[in-house]
Amino acid sequence: MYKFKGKEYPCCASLTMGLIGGKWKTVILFHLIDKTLRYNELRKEMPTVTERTLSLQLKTLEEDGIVKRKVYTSKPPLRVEYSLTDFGKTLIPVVQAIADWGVYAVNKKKKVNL
Amino acid sequence: MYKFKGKEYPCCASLTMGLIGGKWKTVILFHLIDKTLRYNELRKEMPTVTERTLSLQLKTLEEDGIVKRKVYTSKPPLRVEYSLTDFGKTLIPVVQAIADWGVYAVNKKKKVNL
DNA sequence: TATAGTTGTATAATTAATGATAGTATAATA
DNA sequence: TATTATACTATCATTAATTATACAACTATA
Repeated sequence: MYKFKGKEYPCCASLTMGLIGGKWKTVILFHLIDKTLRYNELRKEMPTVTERTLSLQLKTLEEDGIVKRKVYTSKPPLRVEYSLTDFGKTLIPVVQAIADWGVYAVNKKKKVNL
Repeated sequence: MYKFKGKEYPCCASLTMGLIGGKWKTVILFHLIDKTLRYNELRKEMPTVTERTLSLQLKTLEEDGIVKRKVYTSKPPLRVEYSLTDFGKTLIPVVQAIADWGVYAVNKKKKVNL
């Protein structure tokens, strides 16, 4: 049994998935691999996610210590930047492997079909 | 936009997660990395999953061409073995990275707390 | 003055994922 | 003869994840 931040997981793999699983988290992390992005910049990279979902996922990633949120102005319009924490950066090989395989799978299918 | 098996994904990372996401799929794949397992053997490795969920996940993995199911007897009690397909084996680096990071995260936390 | 831009939250609804429990068919075993 | 084992499926219930839509607060721009 694996424990992390109060939650229990039956397998080392499910622990990781508990933190980066779901429809959007790996997409967020993928876009943050090599750069800092503002909230609206992330939205432009991910046009099909709703604002609420993006907000919730960012908040969860922040709570888990994977993403850091930096606010630059105290009054609206706010300027908020999101980036990976040092701990979040340890996930880069995982996210990269996930992203690379997605590209591989698409290309493989094309090859077979054409 | 990435397409795979009729489904669309906004990002290469979400394509992969569409196939191996969820609470149990990576756990199944992790146990199948280096061996073939029967249905009940998988259940013993994953005591907290229900039979229905395990069945559904295996069926989905089979439909996606990641896992193969081999039946050895025609009448009950059946003997069914699950293993990775060649395509499924291309996921091993991904699953291994996911599993490794889970171990790393647990150890890191221990180190910091003690 | 009216509008657009920024980073969200609130509320409600819907969809997806997972779980609980019981049941099936047949053979081998006790 | 009753029980155990295998690999599930069926039905129903519950929980988790995601979406839709509207709204807020303030500034800068038109």
